[in-house]
Amino acid sequence: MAIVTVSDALNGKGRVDPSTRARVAEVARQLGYQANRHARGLRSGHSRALGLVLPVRGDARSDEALSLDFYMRLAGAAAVSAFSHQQSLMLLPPKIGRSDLRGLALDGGIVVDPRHADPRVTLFEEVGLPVVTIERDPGRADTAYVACRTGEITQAILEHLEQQGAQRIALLLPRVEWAWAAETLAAYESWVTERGRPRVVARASMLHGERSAYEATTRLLARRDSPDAIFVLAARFIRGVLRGAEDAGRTVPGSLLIAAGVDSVHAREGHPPVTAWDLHPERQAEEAVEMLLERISGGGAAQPRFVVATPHLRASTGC
Amino acid sequence: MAIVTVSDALNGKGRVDPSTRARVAEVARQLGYQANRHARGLRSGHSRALGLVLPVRGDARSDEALSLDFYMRLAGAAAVSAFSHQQSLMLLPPKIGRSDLRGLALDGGIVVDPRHADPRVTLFEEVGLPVVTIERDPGRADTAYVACRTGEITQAILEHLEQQGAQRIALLLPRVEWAWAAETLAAYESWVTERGRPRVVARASMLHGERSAYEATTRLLARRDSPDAIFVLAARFIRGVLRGAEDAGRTVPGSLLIAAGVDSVHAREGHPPVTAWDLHPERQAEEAVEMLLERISGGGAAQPRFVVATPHLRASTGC
DNA sequence: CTGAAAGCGCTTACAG
DNA sequence: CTGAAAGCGCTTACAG
Repeated sequence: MAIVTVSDALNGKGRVDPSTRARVAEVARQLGYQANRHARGLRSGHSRALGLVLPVRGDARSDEALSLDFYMRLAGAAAVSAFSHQQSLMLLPPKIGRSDLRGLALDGGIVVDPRHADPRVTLFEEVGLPVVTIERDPGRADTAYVACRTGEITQAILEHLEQQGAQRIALLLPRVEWAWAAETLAAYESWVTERGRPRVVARASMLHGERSAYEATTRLLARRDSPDAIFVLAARFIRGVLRGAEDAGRTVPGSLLIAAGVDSVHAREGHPPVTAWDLHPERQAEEAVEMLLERISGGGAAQPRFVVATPHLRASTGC
Repeated sequence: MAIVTVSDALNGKGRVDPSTRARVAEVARQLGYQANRHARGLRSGHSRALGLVLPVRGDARSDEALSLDFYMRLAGAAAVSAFSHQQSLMLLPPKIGRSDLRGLALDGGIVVDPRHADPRVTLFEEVGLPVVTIERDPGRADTAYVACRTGEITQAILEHLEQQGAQRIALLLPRVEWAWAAETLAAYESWVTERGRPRVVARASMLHGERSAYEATTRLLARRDSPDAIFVLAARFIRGVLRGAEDAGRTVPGSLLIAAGVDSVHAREGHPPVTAWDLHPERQAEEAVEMLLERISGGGAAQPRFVVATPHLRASTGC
């Protein structure tokens, strides 16, 4: 039997007789044969390796570890998912250069939480590599992405808070250009407008998340017309909001409801535990891997894929 | 100029004249030339790729995200460190088979927090790949590893607690066969014996960390001769211990001191914040990468490398 | 110090 | 449906 036949049998090329293929597969299994990655890559021009770029962490040391359970779940699932498609997953450092990327021989990349016109997405494009982002890059129209339906989640959270008795719901947003933050704000604004509710929007910085959220909460609760519910967007704000409420003499959920737009350790282990929507980073990773593989094999249009978020109702909203 | 010369110049082989080398380097820079990874790998037999295996996560969904900031810091630093050595870092799924590993064309692997005679370490060895573990595999004598000096850390923590007034220090251990747990216990026992202090050891399970730690704490504090300090080993126990103390009517640090053997979100953001020792996962990752590269290039004996932990003194011990 | 040849192990493109 | 040849882009081993 010629080498070609073995190669084609193992790679599922149609030209091989089924019985030949079965025989080859059996022997390969017995011998534990695996095609040499480099030989295959050299000849075929693809690597079967995907790159994963996680968001750049803030400079503040104390801050960097704060929202990481989301990314850890995502990265782990991306590795498992890539392997199930016979691909490997390369973890890229947050700061990569163009020549780094060239030398890596990747087939494509996944960029998580891109900023506005994220330069790391540009890098992939310049090198001619397909790229998929998790969450939309607000500065780009044509990039393939996986995301949650932020508008629907926002509505669901607002309705839950209202159902639990909230009249004046404040929104606490991060000061970043992430798409989901902008979309949440838009959905919030149209919701309060439609219902004739007051619009109360506060901002906190991601870098000193807890402190900044604490200060924002303190300010919110000191107002004459202070809110009776806070919709917190970022995981790292939750502790600050809880402390702010406590120091302002508010009990949760007694005199203040709190809900979060993304689930996290902070929400689950809050004091009290905070109602939050699970964005399922595992599924986002799976979808991103599949979408990227489609793009690598020349697959068509960049239809975004959406992952459905599910609520975890907890004590902070009286559940 | 022959192709060989370019190759040798770029790879720092001694045979090339310095001026030739400089010329080659300059042109390569201008052209953004990077040697093809596959061609290089095929001929030279090495991949310049390292594998990273993080601990298998528990099955319980709520549990898996609990101690992840440590691993996230570690993984990020491993990627950066690998890249600084012109290596790439492959994130491996927790369950890899032998043939997976063969097909990956890795040069070596790092296994984090190996269990007793960890099968994933065995896998690397069977495939003939160098491996370094972060923390020692208690079931192996000869494996290269990076670790903290657990005995010294234990002593430092016990002394700090004593200095802050503790007389009866309990130790709360996980029920796992990790080396650091066993070493902490040994150091604790010799310390209490030397000083004639009572030996109070409790165990909690990693799977339902918070609940299990809560129950253990409740039991500890219900004893007639209940401890006035608890030394908590695992990050995920901290919340349970804090709740247990609160429900037992103990104020921290007023009537109970708490210190943790590893820093984490739980410690930093505890209520009150908990004194903890930072094991510097970033440095552990750097050391592991360097150690692995040494082993790959045939470097000598498997002398373990130690990373120095540093204390973060916080309110839970009256700081 | 530099070069010409061989070859790593596959897959592709061309024949039959 | 199967095969013989060429070649992917480097590095190694051998010459000079």
